[in-house]
Amino acid sequence: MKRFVEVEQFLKARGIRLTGERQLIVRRAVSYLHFTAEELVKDVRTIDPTVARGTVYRTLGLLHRTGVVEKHDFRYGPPNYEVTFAKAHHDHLMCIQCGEIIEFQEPRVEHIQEQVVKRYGYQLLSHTHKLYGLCQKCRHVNPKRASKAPMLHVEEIVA
Amino acid sequence: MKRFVEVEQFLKARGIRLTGERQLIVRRAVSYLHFTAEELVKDVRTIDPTVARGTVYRTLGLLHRTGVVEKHDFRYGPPNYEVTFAKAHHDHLMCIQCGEIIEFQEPRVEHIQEQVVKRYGYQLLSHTHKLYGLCQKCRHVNPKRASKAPMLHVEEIVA
DNA sequence: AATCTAGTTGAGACTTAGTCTCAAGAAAGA
DNA sequence: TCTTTCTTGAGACTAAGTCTCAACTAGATT
Ligand SMILES: [Zn+2]
Ligand SMILES: [Zn+2]
Ligand SMILES: [Zn+2]
Ligand SMILES: [Zn+2]
Repeated sequence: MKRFVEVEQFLKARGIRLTGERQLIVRRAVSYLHFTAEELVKDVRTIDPTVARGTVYRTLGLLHRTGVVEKHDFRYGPPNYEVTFAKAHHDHLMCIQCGEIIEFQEPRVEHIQEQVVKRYGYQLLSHTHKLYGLCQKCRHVNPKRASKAPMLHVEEIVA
Repeated sequence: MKRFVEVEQFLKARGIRLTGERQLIVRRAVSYLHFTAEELVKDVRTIDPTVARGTVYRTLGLLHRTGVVEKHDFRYGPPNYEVTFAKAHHDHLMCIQCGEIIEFQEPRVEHIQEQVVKRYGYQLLSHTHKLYGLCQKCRHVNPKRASKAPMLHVEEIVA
């Protein structure tokens, strides 16, 4: 079954009104792996130019609150969204040079997290675990940095 | 030795011009555990109201590039900064209700991360690992929206 | 089908956080 | 001192997102 249908059923089951705008937004959103709010606004408008920016943001907020999408901050630019509905949990490894994103799973880390929150008497609700580095390709190319340079370790700057 | 002196020596040793504004900004910054750029602007201006917003942002950028401060996105509101110069690496656990931030260390996770990046042929440069949940107090309180918790002064936390 | 009503929308003003430009000022070096 | 280079203040500007409200609509009720 198409992913957007599952999402729509989920929303329906939660008593959330399924408007034409929301259907369009959900259908465009599931077509991406990661996207920004403004990218989604633009995309949705190529299909229906009358959809207001506010509607896209409100719908994204709705999807986020209901757990259908996750919000990622990959440090560079505005937050990225990802439709994680009915998708296994994973964390991210990103190349700071070319932007490649790898999704990884590490049950050992998930387990240790539980120990950490218990240690402090917390109830864990969510988490993010992001690794930043250079992929094999980018490691061997000219280390010239882009204008919006990522933070480098002190040793690298001195060198 | 005062922490701001160490930071200033570090900047000096790197040939970075130590202006009066930068000294003031560094001294105010080290007095916090976590702070936002706008909070720092306000704070600095209570001492010298003529310091321009741009100067604070530029200096924060400088401190970030040189590894003196780290930038955190705790999801709610603008990014938080933290002076991590000469401070042991740690990750963060945050209460989404009251904004309390706990710093934790987990060598086991640090080790697993290395295995992950190796698995994909990456070179690890940095990472963030953030756990979100409810602290013991907030767990038993009527759920409300995540607040913009006030930043805490180091002295207040010690007290 | 017609009606009802609470939830949703478009439009655009507004806000917040941050960037950029540039003339003037200040630091370090000769 | 003079010179060069870097830094600053001021404020215009931008990007991203929020808010308001009259008009509209989905879904429920009749
Ligand atoms: Zn995880
Ligand atoms: Zn790469
Ligand atoms: Zn860590
Ligand atoms: Zn709390």
